[in-house]
Amino acid sequence: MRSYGQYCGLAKALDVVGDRWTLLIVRELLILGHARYTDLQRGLPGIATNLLADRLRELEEAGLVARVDAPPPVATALFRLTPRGQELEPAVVALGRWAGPLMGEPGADEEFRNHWLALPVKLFLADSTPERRPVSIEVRIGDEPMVIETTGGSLRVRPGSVEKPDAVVAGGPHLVLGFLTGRLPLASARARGLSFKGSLAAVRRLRPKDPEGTPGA
Amino acid sequence: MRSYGQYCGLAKALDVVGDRWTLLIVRELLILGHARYTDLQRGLPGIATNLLADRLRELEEAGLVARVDAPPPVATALFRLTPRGQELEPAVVALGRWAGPLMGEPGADEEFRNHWLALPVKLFLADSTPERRPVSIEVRIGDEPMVIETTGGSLRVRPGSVEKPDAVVAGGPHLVLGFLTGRLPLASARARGLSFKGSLAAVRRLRPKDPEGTPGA
DNA sequence: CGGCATCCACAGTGATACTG
DNA sequence: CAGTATCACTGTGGATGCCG
Repeated sequence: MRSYGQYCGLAKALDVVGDRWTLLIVRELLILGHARYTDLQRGLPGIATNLLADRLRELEEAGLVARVDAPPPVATALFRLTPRGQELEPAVVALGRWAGPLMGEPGADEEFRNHWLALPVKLFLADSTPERRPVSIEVRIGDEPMVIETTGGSLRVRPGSVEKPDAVVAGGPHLVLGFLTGRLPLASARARGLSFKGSLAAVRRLRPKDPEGTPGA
Repeated sequence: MRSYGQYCGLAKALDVVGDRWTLLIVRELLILGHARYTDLQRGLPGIATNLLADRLRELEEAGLVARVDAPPPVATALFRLTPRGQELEPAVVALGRWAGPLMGEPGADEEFRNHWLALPVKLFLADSTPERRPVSIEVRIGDEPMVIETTGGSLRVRPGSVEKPDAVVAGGPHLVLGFLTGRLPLASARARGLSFKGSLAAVRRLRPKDPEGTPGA
């Protein structure tokens, strides 16, 4: 990206991460931790492959991303964020929070990936009663299932399944997110197509975090 | 900007403010409150006039910027942020914080505007002893002087001068910022060209805010 | 198959000139 | 003052090809 040539923090930040796709690549790596080239492609529907290669090189040169060799069985290159790259999380989160009111009904042509849930869940939810036994909730939206697990106060979101989940939620991203965050009551979510089985108490444990900085909604 | 077409908060945010120059226009309006077209041009060195017009229209359509008629004496249009636009401040601030470590010696070809000081000052500094009488510090970096005033705990930065400032700081942006934030001791800042007159105690009152979220530095 | 490099059509950008 | 018009140029997106 062409530099703005301004001695100003915001301009300098945008010089580095202001390019199209760049922050979305950072998002993927924040969520996934480490990812192969094709994992990134899957998480960034619409990106041209040459652009992904370009951006990864630029991010590497800027010191935000590191390329590591995967352990023997895989034998392919992995990308992960450097500590400096991880420091972008507050900025990514702030932008995500700001977009809250924009997250209405998803358009028919809009892509969705299950693991994108990780950000809003970490953003808006926390375990309200960490002293009780851990619970796990299975979420089924698109391709493959995800599991939300309580781990001593905070939450973890990971791809995969679990043997005996305390609850199973399935439906469109809008419904699942609305229901999990408590914005949509179970009845109306169900009326709109949400499928829910299991313990409602388990979901009720996920309570909204400090709304500090949360716009509108 | 072409939409990413992803049902994800970050992507939605970037659909709206991810265009080149857009967040810098928001920065100007966050600092200035309201501004004329040409004020914006002055604060955005390098922007092409058609781009500024385009972006302002897009921001208006997105509901982040409002065009208001200036009061009688001026009789020109003013631009200001809507409440929804103001809500971008945390995100802008987060990006600015992240850029902290990038703010070294300014390049010879880098532009600087005095009022850009307002963001880092509000970001990093607070009045450590609000119970004492207010102080004012005049800052001279580039074109016109700025004044930093204590107003009951927080700080205000405004263009202009003051009759009897408690202190006057002059020099390059890097030196002034380093000195004000306490990173550079007076002696070394002076050795590098900073000019300082008046009460050192007045400057010492400006103490770093909570470093929460502050990277590296 | 994973990880790109190349090629091309086109939308977005930046500098300048011009206008109500 | 507040833009619009024009135009050369660059970055983007889509397709495809290459190589270990």
